[in-house]
Parts: sequence; C-alpha cells; structure tokens
Amino acid sequence: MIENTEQTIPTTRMSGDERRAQLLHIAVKLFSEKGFSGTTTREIATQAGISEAMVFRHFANKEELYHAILDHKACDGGMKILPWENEILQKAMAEKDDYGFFYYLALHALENHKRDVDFMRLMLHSALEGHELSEMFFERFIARLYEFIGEYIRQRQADGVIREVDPRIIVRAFLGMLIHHSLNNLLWDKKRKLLDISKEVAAHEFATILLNGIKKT
Amino acid sequence: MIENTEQTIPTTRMSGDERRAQLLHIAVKLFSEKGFSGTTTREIATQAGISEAMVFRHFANKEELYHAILDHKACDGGMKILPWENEILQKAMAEKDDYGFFYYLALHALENHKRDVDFMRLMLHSALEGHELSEMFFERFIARLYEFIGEYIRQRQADGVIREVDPRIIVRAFLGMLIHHSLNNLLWDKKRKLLDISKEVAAHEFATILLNGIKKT
DNA sequence: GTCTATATAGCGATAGAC
DNA sequence: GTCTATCGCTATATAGAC
Repeated sequence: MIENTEQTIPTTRMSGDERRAQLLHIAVKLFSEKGFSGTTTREIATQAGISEAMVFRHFANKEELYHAILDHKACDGGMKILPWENEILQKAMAEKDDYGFFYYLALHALENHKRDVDFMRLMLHSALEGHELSEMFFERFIARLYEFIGEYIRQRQADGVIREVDPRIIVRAFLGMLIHHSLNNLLWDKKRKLLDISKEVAAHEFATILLNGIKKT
Repeated sequence: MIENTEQTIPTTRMSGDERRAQLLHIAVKLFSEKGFSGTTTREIATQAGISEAMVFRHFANKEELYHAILDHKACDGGMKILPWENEILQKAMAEKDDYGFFYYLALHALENHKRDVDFMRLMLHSALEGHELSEMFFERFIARLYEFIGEYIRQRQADGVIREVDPRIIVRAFLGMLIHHSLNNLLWDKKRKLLDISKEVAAHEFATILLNGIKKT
C-alpha cells in the first residue's frame, strides 16, 4: 500500500494530490459500507495512516468530502453508465437488432454494477438518506437512460414490432430485472449463492424475457 | 396523538405496553428514514414525548430496540408478504391460470410495499449495513418466496407451457420488476413522477411481460 | 413511570508545536 | 505536512429524586 519512490525526500510521504485521491478512495469504501453517518472521520484518517487533522486539511469538513466523491465518481465513474456512445450498441440500433440492443444494454449494466459495487452501495445509502448525491445522479443518468431506451422502444413501436405499452413501463421492467439482480448479488448472494449465474447468462435471459414479453404477436 | 382516558390517574400517561408499542413505532419510522446509526435515542424519546431515560427502561440498549422491531415487524408484518394461504392465489393455481397467478402475486407485492414503505426502507438500510435483521428476513421470507414461485413455474414447465429456463432466473426477473418499481416509487417518484401508474396497471403490465416472455412459443 | 442530573465515550473540527 | 492535544458538542447509558 505505502509507496516509497526513493526520491530526495527520505521519509515515505505522499504528494497532496495522491493523499487526496487516497482519502477519496477510502471514503467511498467506508461510506458505501456504513453510510455517511455511520462513518467517522477518524476511521478514514486511520485507514489512510494519517491523523484526523490531515483529513480536514484536504477537505473543509465531512460534507465536503462527500461532495468531492460526487464530482469524482458521478462524473467519470457515472459516465460509464451511459452507453449510447458505444459502437456495439450503435450498430445494434442501426440494424434494428432488438435482441442485440437489449442484450448489450443488460451486459453493460451488469458489468458496471459488478465493477463498481462501492458506487452502487454509496448510491443506495445516499438515496435512502435523501442526500442530493442520489438526486443528481438520478437526473444526470437515470432519467436520461430512461429517455434513451424509451426512445428506441417508441421507434420500434412505430415500426409495428413492439406492443403498444407505455415505453416507460417497459424500461422500468427491464432495468428492474438488471438492478434487482445486481442488488441481490451485492446484498446477499455473496454468501448464499441463491442464484449463481454469469453476467452473460443473466443478460441473455433478461433480454429474451423482455423481448418476448413486449413483441407484437 | 396524546390520549386522555380520564381514568383514576389524573395525569396523561400511557401503560407500559402502550409506551413500548409507541416507541417501536417511532423507532421504525426513524430508522427507516435515517438508518440505525443516523438515528439518536434522544430523537426517539423526544418524538414520544418522554425523556431518554425512559427509552432505556423499555429497551436495555439501542440494539435491543432494533431487535424488538424484528420480532414485531417480521412476525406479523412480514407474514403478509407470504401469499400462499390466500384464496385468490390458490384458486389461480388450481385452475392453472398463469396470468391470474402472476397478476395476483404482483398486485399483492405492490400493495404490501406501498402500505409498508417504512418496513421496506428499514430492510434496505439493514441490508446495506449488513445487519442480521435483513438476513433473517431474507431466510424467512425471500428464500421461501423464491421456492414457492419457482415450484409453480417448474410445474408449468412440466406441463409444457413455459420455456425451459432456470425457474430462479424467472423469479428474479419478476421480483426485480416489482421490487424495483416499488423502490423507485419510494426513493424518487414521490417528487418526480417519472412513472405515475396505479398498482393495478403495473401489476397487469409486469405480469403480461413476464408471461409472454417465458411462455413456450 | 417519569423526571433531572450526570457519567462516559466518541464525534467533528481546531490550534499550535515541530 | 504531520503530529499531539484539546475544544465543544452530542451520543448512549445510568443514578437517584419524586
């Protein structure tokens, strides 16, 4: 963990930016595990191997630390959630490959959730505590994701291949499967293995169920 | 709120059991709003109109208060989640009315979630904090629910009307739609009205999507 | 059963020495 | 930049008067 770069400075010591990044990382982990009020600045400091005072040199107060996570995570980390610039998806859309579209969306989401478990837990804590972090995340990403998927569904309804159902309901059903699956993995399945399947299998099954569920008969 | 029964005792005062029940009720509400560590015993006492000392007369410590909620909620409140003794559902199962089965399950779940928002929030907080409350709830109810729905699906697969997919995946997809929908209502839609539909419409659409999604073609 | 008063511990945050 | 020491506050929990 501690890195010794053997520079002119004899003591092992981080630069300001490194330290800040380290604190952010630790804070994300702890907040995601125990929530905002359940995490102490002391614990953050201890895990970083510095004193509490140093935490307050990098961040004016605990709240600011929280907001810094927002900027750091919701901007670059959250961006990965938005899939529309991806080639595979663009291709599926252009070819009106519905299965490809939903399969890739599903896989993309499940991969993100798996990689960023901390972020997901943080988001949940934030939403439950009614913090603005989750609201911002919602507006910046979730609302747009609904809009994006909904628009595709609307097109395919116009093409006459999908049943005339409010697209928002379909999006909710689909995201419901994905998010709930990830949530189960994250909250319980680690221990219990209630349903131990790969991302690919899950993405395939969910996409198939949804597509058959909404296609015109 | 304060009830004056005009009894021999001149001062307005609750019996021990009443007070205990009141404290439990307040604690559920506060824990569900702010989580365990985010709620203070002082706030519980204040909202009950008594002193902190009284809280610790009824419950040895904060943790015990938490456990008491488990017994109170997960026994009678949680039982409502399990639907298999219900007539309508039994009837649908006996008649192999798949739509009726899933529609009623959905409606039942959505009704429960709506009625017991506090309980749902409490469960989420508990699961995130890794408290045993959620684990117990999981084993007592969720696991059995999976088993129950899965068994019905297995039968209908044997009947040749449902595709050969791992029933657990189907259950997860279905519960995913339902729980995610309730979660959205609870966390965001109160303000934003992203998707404002009735329980009945939601139950119908979700049941329809699932059924079409898994039926043999 | 309820109160005030208090004990003890831990919190976020600051001051000042090095 | 980092530390020790400490402030002011609030937390859980208890003791004893009424």
